Amino acid sequence: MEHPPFAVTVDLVVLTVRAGRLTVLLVERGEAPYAGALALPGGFVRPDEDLLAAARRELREETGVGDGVHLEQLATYGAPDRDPRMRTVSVAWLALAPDLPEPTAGTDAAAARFVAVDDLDLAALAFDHARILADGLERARAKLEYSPLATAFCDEEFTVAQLRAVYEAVWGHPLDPRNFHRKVTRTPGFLTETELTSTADGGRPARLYRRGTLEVLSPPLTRGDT
Amino acid sequence: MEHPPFAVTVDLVVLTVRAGRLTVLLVERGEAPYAGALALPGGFVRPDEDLLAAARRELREETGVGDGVHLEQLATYGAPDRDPRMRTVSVAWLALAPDLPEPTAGTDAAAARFVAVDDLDLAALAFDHARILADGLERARAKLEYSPLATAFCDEEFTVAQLRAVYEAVWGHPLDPRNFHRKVTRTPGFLTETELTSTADGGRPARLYRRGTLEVLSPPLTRGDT
DNA sequence: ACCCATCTCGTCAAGATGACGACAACCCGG
DNA sequence: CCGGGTTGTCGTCATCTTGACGAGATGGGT
Repeated sequence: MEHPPFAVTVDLVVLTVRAGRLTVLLVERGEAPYAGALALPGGFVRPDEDLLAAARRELREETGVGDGVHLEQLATYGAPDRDPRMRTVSVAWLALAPDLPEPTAGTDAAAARFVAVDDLDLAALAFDHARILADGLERARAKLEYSPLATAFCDEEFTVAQLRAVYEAVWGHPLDPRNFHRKVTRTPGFLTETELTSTADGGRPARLYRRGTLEVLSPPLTRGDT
Repeated sequence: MEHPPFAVTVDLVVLTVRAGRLTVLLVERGEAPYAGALALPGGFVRPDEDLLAAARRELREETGVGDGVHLEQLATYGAPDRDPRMRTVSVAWLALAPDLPEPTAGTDAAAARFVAVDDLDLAALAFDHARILADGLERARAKLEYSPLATAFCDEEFTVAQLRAVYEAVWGHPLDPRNFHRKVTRTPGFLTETELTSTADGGRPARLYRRGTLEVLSPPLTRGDT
């Protein structure tokens, strides 16, 4: 029984919503292969490091933010030819974050930036990262339906309209404000009402909420409502 | 940039329904560590083998059946101490199969057998396989809600009652035959009606169906209906 | 003051759900 | 051959949810 050596990496699909658009964190590769191309941030797992710990470390290195960001395993990619240099298996992770400051912190990937997914030419991504990103987007879209995960894109306190903007950005189409409001506020455990506050986005001040304790929405929100 | 060597394995959670009970394929370990304990079937990924190909190869080695069985990636487990012999990363796969013949085909894991999950002492499983199995079960239970995947447990042609038995076995509680029948037959694309046939399970013959083309159920079946 | 934008609640028809009655179609034993 | 047991299929009905949309509430700007 042989156990041939593999290199194991983590790759991150870091999504956030900026200015109403779903964006993903990408780095510009400085070295071959795919020098100059855009790629997902990531790196090698260290010899005594847990996979989740490696993902969180890379996340912190790239964004400066570590805890408080939702992070879940996405899938693992290990086609024999996915990296021309060596046999590599990559464990991909999906991170959902509130609007983050533009990454600048001096790291190995200084050229990290957020790109709106609509503006992105998937085919231009390095390695098999187009596939990984597509899987991450689909996972995010699906999870908004049956989990309260959209709150991971919001700050600690947020309005129903801000939450709705997340859904609209991720799903790519508008939702009815009144029906959305009814759905999220009348689903027990989805939101916790902040008695006091409210803020102004132009019109009548809105009540602020925090995420509730609910983990699974049933019945789910439907991606198709108008 | 170092890339320390890891051993990469695949582990399989093979589920099937026998005699109305959800069962999982387990092997009895012959060697240390965990000699004599039950474990999920699995093995090392070969140097030039795709991960999916490795999973399907192991599936065939253990069950004698390869194609036609639903196989999807579950998650990847890579805690540094999960295998005391070496640093191992395991990509787990979930397989859903119709009732299979008892595995006997001479392989390295001659002691493979199906065990009803209710009868199983999770803590007795080797390595972190209890966790993997739990994740696989939860995945299977969840997927039955929003996908027509229950058909993967059935033969090519099956009755509504057989399909319902799958749901009842996986979810662990009975469903109303009439409401279930309405739901699955009136959801376009879920089932394809076989004009001709029918069979006998004791009472009135039932129409036979094949799986339809539908991939996602919306609205989903709810795990909680009586 | 007035207008305007946004938030929040209400109404209403259409459809889905859960509970359950009723009949249909087959097997079996007498 | 006939009636009971068993299982499959359809129908009904109250209730809940959904999608569409009206309308008042509550702030800022001019």
